[in-house]
Amino acid sequence: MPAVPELARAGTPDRAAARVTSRDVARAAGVSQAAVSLVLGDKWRGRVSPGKAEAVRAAARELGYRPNLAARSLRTGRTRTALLVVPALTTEFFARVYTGAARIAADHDFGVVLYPSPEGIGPARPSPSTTHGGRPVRAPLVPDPFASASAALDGVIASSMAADALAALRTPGLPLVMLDSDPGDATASATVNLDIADGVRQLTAHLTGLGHRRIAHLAADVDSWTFAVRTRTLTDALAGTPDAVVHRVPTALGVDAGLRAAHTALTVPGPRPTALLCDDDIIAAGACKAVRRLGLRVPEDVSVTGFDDLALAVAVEPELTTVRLPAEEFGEAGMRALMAVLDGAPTDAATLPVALVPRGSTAPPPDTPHNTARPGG
Amino acid sequence: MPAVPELARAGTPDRAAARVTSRDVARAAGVSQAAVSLVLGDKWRGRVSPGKAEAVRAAARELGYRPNLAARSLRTGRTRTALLVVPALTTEFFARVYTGAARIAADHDFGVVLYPSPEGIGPARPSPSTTHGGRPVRAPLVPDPFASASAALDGVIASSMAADALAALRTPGLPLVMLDSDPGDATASATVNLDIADGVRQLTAHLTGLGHRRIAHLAADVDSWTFAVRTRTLTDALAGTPDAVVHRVPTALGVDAGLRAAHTALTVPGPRPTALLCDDDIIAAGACKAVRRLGLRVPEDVSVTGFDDLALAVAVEPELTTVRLPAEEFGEAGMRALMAVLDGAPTDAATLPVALVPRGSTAPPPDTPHNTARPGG
DNA sequence: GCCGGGACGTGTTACGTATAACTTACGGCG
DNA sequence: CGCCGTAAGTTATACGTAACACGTCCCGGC
Repeated sequence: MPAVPELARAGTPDRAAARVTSRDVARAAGVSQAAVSLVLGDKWRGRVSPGKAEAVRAAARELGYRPNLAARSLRTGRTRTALLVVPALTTEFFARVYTGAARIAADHDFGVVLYPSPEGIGPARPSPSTTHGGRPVRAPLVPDPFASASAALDGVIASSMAADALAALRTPGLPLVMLDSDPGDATASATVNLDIADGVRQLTAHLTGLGHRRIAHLAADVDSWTFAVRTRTLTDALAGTPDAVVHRVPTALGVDAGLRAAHTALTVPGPRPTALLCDDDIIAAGACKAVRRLGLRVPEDVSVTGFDDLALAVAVEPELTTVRLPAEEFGEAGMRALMAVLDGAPTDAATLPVALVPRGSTAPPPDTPHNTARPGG
Repeated sequence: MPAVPELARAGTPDRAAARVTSRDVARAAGVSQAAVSLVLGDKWRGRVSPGKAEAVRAAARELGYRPNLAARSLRTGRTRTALLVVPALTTEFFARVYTGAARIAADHDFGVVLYPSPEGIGPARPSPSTTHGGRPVRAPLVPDPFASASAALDGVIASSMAADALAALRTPGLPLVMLDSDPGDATASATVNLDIADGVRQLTAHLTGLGHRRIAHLAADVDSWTFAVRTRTLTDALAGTPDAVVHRVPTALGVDAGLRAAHTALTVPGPRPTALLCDDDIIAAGACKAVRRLGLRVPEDVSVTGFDDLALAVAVEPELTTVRLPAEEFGEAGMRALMAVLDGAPTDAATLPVALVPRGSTAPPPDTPHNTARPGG
């Protein structure tokens, strides 16, 4: 009846508020502990009378009972906890992946523990012992790997990892869902991918349609499938436009790195590229700065495109033409796949569509008649 | 001896790779299970001979033993897991807070579970039962609050919550560390704050020093201490400059909202403000867009300032003058405070310094002799 | 020569839950 | 009337760990 029952029984000031167990509830309701477990576990149809069931529920409510998760996990062998391994959480993209995954997890009464690699995208290489339990352990503190815990996880979702890092994550008996990883390289319980290749195709069609023929690709110099597929697809996508040339400029991640790479791309000897195809929005933002520092304009002199469609894409001016990756849906799909695996579903793979978002950072190249080609729509 | 012992004993293909327990290790090492627990728990000095201790460690390594976390938690009553409650993870700021907190947690062999409020900053109001166990539970799915779990958490860190949400988080027996919350309103186990007030003072000194007298404050319309203190301090900080006027324009969060609020601030009847003091960098980015859409320039016609110093601050042009909030250190300090509380330390409070970062988005106001006043440094 | 105490271990128990196995009552049916 | 199936419960057990309480031996001091 009282809204805050905890305060009513705050009579034990010594330690942690005298935990109330299922046995306490049983005593209060005049039944056995087993009956309490059955009722609260919703397995009582035909085992406990409706009247007693209601009494149990009332007693539990009254006492403020909450089941002890550790005991439950010990008994059932399930923890209702998933580990999400992401290269870096401070990247908006992965924060949104987490948000989507956490939403689905909540629907299934699952918790999500994060393992953000301290090294960032690419070199992430957690050892199995490290990831078990989701408790990253500093090497100096715990000399022996087995000192870290296990049996704390029901499954793992790994996003955008390098192939060898993925192999290290593989643990016998622990379902592994791979997000945005090479579909062919490892045996995962399930796979979810973004249709990056289609995004690249849409992007190149957009640029060549505007008339661009000299394109610099600011390629993230990171060992990750999601970036590898950009580079690979780009050459294929431009095969239909024989006079198009693409110049690959490797770059680190970040605004500054993008700025430097764009500077390189725009000042290299030979005819200047008219478009900078950047591997993500942040690199693209840096590229825009480089263009302006060289006294050029976006998009009149140089077109710039991004990838991801982060909040940043509409914060800069001009707003970035980019490929929208459905980050939340990505996380949702990953967690849904894990739930399916835990329910015994067979291994399967899904691919999520992406969409080109044309904005102000792309335009026909300079000194080109506007009717050379028709933009897509 | 083998690098990947799990693969060597993958002979049971049926279920989850036949867990190896401390009893298995004991059998292999020829000792009792108690001895294994003592050795691996590093409590064996004078209880187990060095030779047997080494044998136990070898056996554990050989078998790939990892302690069962659920059983350990059930026995010890500790879970080595902390809950971090943040308004929204997709905000870079809170992602960085998490990163800092997770780093310290790892040093103490703690895990971190997140509770991102689905509603975003402000209206976050998790009930105690919801937050217990870090498993957000949808109301429709689980009708009774006690169906969610407890005993899964050793402590809670709550960041930038509204006062009533904080009150709801308070749970007897569960340590609560408050981050960036009203220091006076609730009894927390510990408190860590950013010196937001000082940041506002530095910002206003910077602006008035440049000669600005008409300032619009784009104030986040969100019930959170960190924003409330900005508004409160601003009037105090301008008290020393009698001819300064500040016009408060409430705004939601986000680029678009900032754009609209800035438009309002700049087109309201009367003399136009020469500076827009924005409650965070994202609002400031929107404000810059509004300035340019009105045919004005940043910073020549209108100065714009942000708050937080996100990656976005240097991605836009001009780069934002802002107040750098040490997000990672903030999370670190919060987790350190929780660890101290768990070690029995008394309640205490800390305040982290912030720093003005002058960049290109501020300049003396137009039609003002540059020597009206001296900028700070 | 006896005794106290440290080194070295082991047996046992309890943590709180879920569930298999068992018991009893009772109504319907052959 | 005997039997069985189902409802309505209870009793008992095991999950894997940490740690308490209890032994035994040996050595050194008086």
